[in-house]
Amino acid sequence: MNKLYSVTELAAELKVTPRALRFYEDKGLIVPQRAGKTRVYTHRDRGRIILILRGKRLGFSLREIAEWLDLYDQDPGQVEQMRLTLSKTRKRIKALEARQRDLEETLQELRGIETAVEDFLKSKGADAEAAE
Amino acid sequence: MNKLYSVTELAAELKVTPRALRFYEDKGLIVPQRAGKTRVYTHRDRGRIILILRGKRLGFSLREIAEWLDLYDQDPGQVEQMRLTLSKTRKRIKALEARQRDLEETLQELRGIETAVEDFLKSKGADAEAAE
DNA sequence: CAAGAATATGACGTAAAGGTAAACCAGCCG
DNA sequence: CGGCTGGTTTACCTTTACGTCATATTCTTG
Repeated sequence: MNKLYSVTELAAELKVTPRALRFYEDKGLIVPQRAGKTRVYTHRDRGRIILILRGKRLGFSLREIAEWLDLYDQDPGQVEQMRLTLSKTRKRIKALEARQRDLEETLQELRGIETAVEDFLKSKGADAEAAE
Repeated sequence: MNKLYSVTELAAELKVTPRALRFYEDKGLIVPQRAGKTRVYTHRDRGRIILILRGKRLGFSLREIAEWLDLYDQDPGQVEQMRLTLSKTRKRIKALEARQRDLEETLQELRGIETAVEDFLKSKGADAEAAE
């Protein structure tokens, strides 16, 4: 199961462009191996890129993503190192929980609006369906 | 309770720069009144800006935010209009729920990492605390 | 071996979201 | 009245995250 990918292959699978992958590499977020000059991506690279893309969807910059990307990929080194990892992890959890609250609030408001509008339409005897 | 604000006042309260507020206006996200040439912001403007900022924290572009901002601010007009509002609202809810799943996954992974690292430190007889 | 097809590097372009600086008014204060 | 304080444009600058060539090289396949 240790598939290897070319840029275009992996890019296609993850629905990004090869340019994007090279860009992430430029920024140090991934370091694919090379066969000669040609980039070769492993399963691990793929995993990191998926994390990057999820981070982006959540609105983080590549710089921020770079900062916590390594958390996923620690081998137990020295105790001091692990302590740092722990604190970073906790900080990141806090940040994400804050976003979660933003999201929850927004969703609640929108659900409120949804039912209000539904009720309005129902009171008009209008079907809530239709309308693109 | 109908306080009015100047750019700098409101900007300070919301922790953004006046430039940002003018920029949002430029993009049509807010339309403060004017006293002569001077911008005057109402409570309603303030509310909209808070929504904008929350949207930004969730990683949406100003263009996207602009598209759903009016949902919060509909007066029941014609039935057709409301139907459209309903469908837009539902789309937006879907999008936010998707982000919620991203967030939930990420949090779960990080919590996994957190306890793993905690256990590692515990096994080393090291205190999980300390380390900035 | 000639002719694509895929990759690489490098340079330049671009859209979004402001920051920053310049030049100009209006109101107010001592 | 002179000068600050805060406001308004206009214009250009910056950073991020790629897109888009141009050019060179390497692979592969008839």
